[in-house]
This record gives sequence, structure tokens and C-alpha cells, in this order.
Amino acid sequence: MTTLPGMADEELLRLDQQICFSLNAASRAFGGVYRVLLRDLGLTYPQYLVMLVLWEDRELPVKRIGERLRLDSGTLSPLLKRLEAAGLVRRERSAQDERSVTVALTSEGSALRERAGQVPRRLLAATGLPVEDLAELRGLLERVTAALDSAAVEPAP
Amino acid sequence: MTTLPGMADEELLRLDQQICFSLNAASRAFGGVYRVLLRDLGLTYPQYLVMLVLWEDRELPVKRIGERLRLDSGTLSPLLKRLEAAGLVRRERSAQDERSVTVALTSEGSALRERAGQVPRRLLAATGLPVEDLAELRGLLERVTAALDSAAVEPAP
DNA sequence: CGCAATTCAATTGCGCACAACTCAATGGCG
DNA sequence: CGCCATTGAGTTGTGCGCAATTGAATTGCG
Repeated sequence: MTTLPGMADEELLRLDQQICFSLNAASRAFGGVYRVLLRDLGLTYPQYLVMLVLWEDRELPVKRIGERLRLDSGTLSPLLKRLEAAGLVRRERSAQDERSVTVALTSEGSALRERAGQVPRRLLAATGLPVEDLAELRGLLERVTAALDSAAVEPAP
Repeated sequence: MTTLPGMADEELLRLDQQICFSLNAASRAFGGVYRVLLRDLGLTYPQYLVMLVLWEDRELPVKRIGERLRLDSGTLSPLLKRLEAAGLVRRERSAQDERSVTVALTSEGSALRERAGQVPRRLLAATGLPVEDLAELRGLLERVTAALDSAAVEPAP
């Protein structure tokens, strides 16, 4: 395998550019397609991610949702309030632990799942890749993420 | 190859979840590492992307920068103002076409390139992947992005 | 038991992404 | 030439992502 120390700074700069450009671009391209697909469900893409989690487990503490989606309360609190205002979700303090807030689907929130049924198929079709390649992509992304998360990068060169 | 029509909605939902979760997570994981690496350069990640473009071509209209990074003026205008306030960049109306604004590196902006020299190496090292896998990842991302961009998804199911 | 450290949600503040819009400059066409 | 569509930058408003902080509840340890 080719190792980083063997390459020139100039080459690395180019590869770095390509990787971060393409990851950024891909992320925003996905966002754009989801935006269109989700528009008439009244959901944003991050809201859809939360709904996906709740369609698996219809009741979860904010903490757990954050762990699954890698999001903190600073992002989730206002987002969940919007979902609550839209009537898709209920939020209440746990009786066992008053620090914790439990988020639960309403019947309206559950019902939305049916209307979202064709979103995955349409999204995956729009990627234009065979399922095997998508699985490969997912695998690489997960490996990269795990490595980056555990990298503990030092602040200054 | 395995085609979408042959799969059950339930399977597709799972794959869709995995793909969009992992892409999202990867994008944010990259952002987190860049944030640390760029902190003492005083740059955010999107600002770094703009600087990368300007380090290639030290003078470009806003329009061109937007094309390279897939960003519109709504994002770039305030960002470029911040780079200008930081002294890294100058902005001035083109004489040929008064609608266009040309962005040019200042000497301070050029000088920053040296201090950013180790960022790519450190970033790529943090990914924990061999260069071949990174190239593979980049290739998949670019194919997906191209397909998504040309998909022209219809609004409602 | 009592107090300090930890945990969890919420809030504040800043920057980015994007849609919708404004406004001026330009270019094309009759 | 005169008019109108187009182009390019900027502004506004909404929502997300994250750091930093707050405040209350819980845990743990002496």
C-alpha cells in the first residue's frame, strides 16, 4: 500500500483538495435531492434523519437520538421543538430521571412513515450506483469516520 | 449486479438510512478534524476551501469561486467579507463588467499558504486509510454526485 | 450523610447552506 | 436606439452544526 510519508506535499495538497471537495459536494448533492423528496412531507433532511430513528424505536431519550445521529443537544433541542410544533412528536421529562427528556412519535408521526415509503427507493435510484457500490461507499465512509473520530488530532502544527 | 426494483421497501429503507447516516457522519467528522487543524490559522473549513482555490489562482471573480466550490453568492458574499476583514483577501468591482466582483489574495493571504502546509498531510493521516482507498472513495463520491446532479428528481411521490 | 463532580437538556452566539428576493449592469432583439 | 430578459452580487430569513455556558438532577466518594 502507498503510504503518506512517501508523497510530496504538493501531491498531498491535491489529494486533500479532491477528497474534501468531493465529500463536501456529495454531501450537499444528497441534501439537495432529499430536500426535493422531503418537501411535501414538510421535513428537512436532518428532521428526516430523526424521524428514521424514531420509526425504528418509537420512543427515545434525546441523548440516544444524539448518539445515533452524532448530534448534540444544541442541534437537537430546537429541531425537536419544530417536530413537536408540527405535531409529529411529543417531548416529556422522564419520571425516572428528571434530567432526561423522552421523545415519542405521535400517531401523526407514525402515519408519516407511509407517506415517506418511496423516498429511499427514489433516492437510491437517483444515486445511479448499483447496490454493491453503495455498500462499498458506505463501508469506506464508516471506516473513515471511525478513524477520524478516534484520531484525537493535536491543535497546532 | 443487484438492482433496486428487486428489493423490498424494508431493505431499501435500511440501506438508505445507512448511506445517508454515514455520509452525514463522515462529512461532519471531516469538518471536526479540519476545524482543529485550521483553528490557529483563523480559518473555518469553508474559508479554507476558498483559500485553496485562491492559492491556485490568486485572483478570481466571485462567480468562478462559486462554480468551483458549488456555492452561491448567498454563502460566498458574507464569507468573503470575513476573509477581507481578516486581511487575507481584497474585493473590488471589475472595471470591464461592473456587475462582477474580483477577489484577489493579499500578500498576507498568500503567506498563509506556508502555514497551512502540513494540513493536508495531517488530515489524510487522520483518515486512517491508505491512499488507494481514499482514491476509491473519491471516485465513488464523484460518481454519486454527478448522478445526483443530473437526476432532476420530481417533487412529489 | 453531605458535598463535589458528572450528566443531560436547553440556550446563546457565530458561521455556513440555501431559497427567495432586490438591484444594478449588461446583452440581445426588434 | 429603446426595451426587456439575463446575469452577478448582495440581502433577508430559516434551519443546521458546533462551541461554550447555564441550570437542574443525579451520582459518587469521602
